[in-house]
Amino acid sequence: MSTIKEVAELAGVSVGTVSHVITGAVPVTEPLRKKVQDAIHKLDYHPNHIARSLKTSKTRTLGVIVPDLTISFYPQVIRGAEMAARQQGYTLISVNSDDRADRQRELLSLLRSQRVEGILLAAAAPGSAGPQTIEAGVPVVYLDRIPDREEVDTVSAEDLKAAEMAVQHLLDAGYRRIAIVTGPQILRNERRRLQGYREALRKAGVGYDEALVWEGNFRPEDVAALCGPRLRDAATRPRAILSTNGPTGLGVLRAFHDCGLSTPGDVALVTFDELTLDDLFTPAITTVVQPAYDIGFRAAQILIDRIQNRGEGTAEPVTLRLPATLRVRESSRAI
Amino acid sequence: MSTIKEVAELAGVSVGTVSHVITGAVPVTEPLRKKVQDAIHKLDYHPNHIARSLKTSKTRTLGVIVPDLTISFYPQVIRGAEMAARQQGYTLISVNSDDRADRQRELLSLLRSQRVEGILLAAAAPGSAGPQTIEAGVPVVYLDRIPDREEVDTVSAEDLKAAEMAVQHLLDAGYRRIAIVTGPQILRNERRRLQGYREALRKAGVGYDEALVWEGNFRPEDVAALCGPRLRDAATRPRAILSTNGPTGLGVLRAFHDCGLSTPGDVALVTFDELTLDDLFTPAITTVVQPAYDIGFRAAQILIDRIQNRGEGTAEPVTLRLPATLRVRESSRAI
DNA sequence: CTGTTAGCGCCTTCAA
DNA sequence: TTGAAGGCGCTAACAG
Repeated sequence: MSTIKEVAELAGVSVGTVSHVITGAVPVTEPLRKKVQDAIHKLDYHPNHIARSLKTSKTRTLGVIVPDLTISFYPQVIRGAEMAARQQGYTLISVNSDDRADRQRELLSLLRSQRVEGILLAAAAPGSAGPQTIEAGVPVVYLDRIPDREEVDTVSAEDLKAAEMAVQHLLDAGYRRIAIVTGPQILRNERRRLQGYREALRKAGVGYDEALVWEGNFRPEDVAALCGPRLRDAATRPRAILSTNGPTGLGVLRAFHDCGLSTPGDVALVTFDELTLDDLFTPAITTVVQPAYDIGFRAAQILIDRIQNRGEGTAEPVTLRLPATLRVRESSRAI
Repeated sequence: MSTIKEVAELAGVSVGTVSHVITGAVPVTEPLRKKVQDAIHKLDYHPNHIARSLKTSKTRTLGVIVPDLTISFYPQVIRGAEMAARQQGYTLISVNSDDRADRQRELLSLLRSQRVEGILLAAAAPGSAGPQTIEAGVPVVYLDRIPDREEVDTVSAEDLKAAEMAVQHLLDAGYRRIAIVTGPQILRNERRRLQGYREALRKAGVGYDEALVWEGNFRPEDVAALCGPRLRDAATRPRAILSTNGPTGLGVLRAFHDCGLSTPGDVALVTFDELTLDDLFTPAITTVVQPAYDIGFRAAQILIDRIQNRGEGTAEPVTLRLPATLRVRESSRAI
């Protein structure tokens, strides 16, 4: 790989002039500029970002850590973030934490070593890692998986309202005995969704029954195993279910399948996040669609803003909640 | 962010000693080592990869370019590649080309500027970009979307056999008039799949009908529009369809929906790539499952091998074809 | 406008 | 075993 020095030699100018041509910060006369461009082309020269970063201590790179890239919610978030980053001339590095705190710690350290200028973080389930990164001066914006601390920038769906809307919809459709299947309650967004459920019931004057709150995790098999026993008995099972995330929703469906139940006939279902790419399949599931792309996009914008206005003291933390939409389909048909 | 110099000062040693502790290349006596470790911890010091890379000209970073991260095949590939990379101490940067050649060119340049040591490339549809990267000495391994040139390392599914197997299955199930809906034939893997289709028909002594080869693209809407007119007339429509990728498969399904057709009753369907995350939905679609994770994993291994054995002249190009499996479901029920 | 030069933070000889 | 010094490629003063 050729260097700036080689370009300078071939063009018959100094390295400074070449640098000026590249950065455009200092004007260069046309004939010289052309000679430099030609040399760059001839040598297939690509400026070494590494060296540039070392000098300027700006990498123009953002990192994003997600629990699992194969959960369809996250690729969309990443696309959004990438788009926002690109618009501002930033690059995005994405990595998976496998939802493990230790792995997340490693990655945080790695990203810091890579000198990313900011980090988007969908925290691993056990939460808590991250504060020291902030203290060290690398801005972090939390996504989706939001910690309990107040003083951080966060972007997510309006979890409470979204869940409330979903339950309201079920109530409107005539369902009363509604269960909720959640992810780990250690996650704040999962707690907020549960709150939304309670809120909707409260407003409708429907009693809240602890026995209808089923706390699961992000493995569909586990969720299916959890739901199975509680669904078999027709006398005690709920008439409708809200599941608060995609993997959980799949688990519920599998439990239906295992128990020979159909939806909405036996049990109605509303789930967060699309389970299929489309509504071409049966049963068509009513879905709370989170604005995944926008969450990524806005989060990256906020992060870049933080990076660029670092000097200005500690501005207010941003708390952005984007509305989810309800896509009504067959699985919650009115009774 | 603290530097190696600060660590040295706090520990009361020279920077050289700190460096020795960090790299482990030169032995350091225990008491000194401990003092250094303490200082590192106290300062929350993270070695600056940038500076290290500049010095060693090794970034231990790989880049992967995919057309679209939201096509579910690619996240799996990336997970596999990430795993292989991690095992060897490499990091993976992933970026989207939007299936555009110009964007891909930019990204290739970007990755080179970032001094990634190797690139995994699922080429954008129009193909062709890439050679100059290879010439410049950054190894490239092609994935899934493979160029026509022979002298490059490539990893993909056994496209021909996979398609042949799918068609064979349809033939075994009693179908004869079988159409194929492909992606752009400019892509070699799409051509190979078409060849597999022809091969199966030939072996079975079933005539090949040009009118049953429908070339589409990766936008389901377009594919639906393409298929619609050819499906409406019961007299001329095929009795079964093979679609050679996920987006195409979705397009076919949408066309079924638009035309009021059901599968397998009216038209049987086999598609490459899972359309739903699971088989809980109806119609359950028979699927050719590509070993996406393995494709990523093996490709990254090959790439790292190339990087580490760069000296050894030009070893034979590796051509790795991994077998796909057929997951038989309802949509291809025997008649 | 153009050229010269001093580091950015680190690793790696090379001496001590 | 430890320390001192040079330089990786580049940018940003500064001098011409």
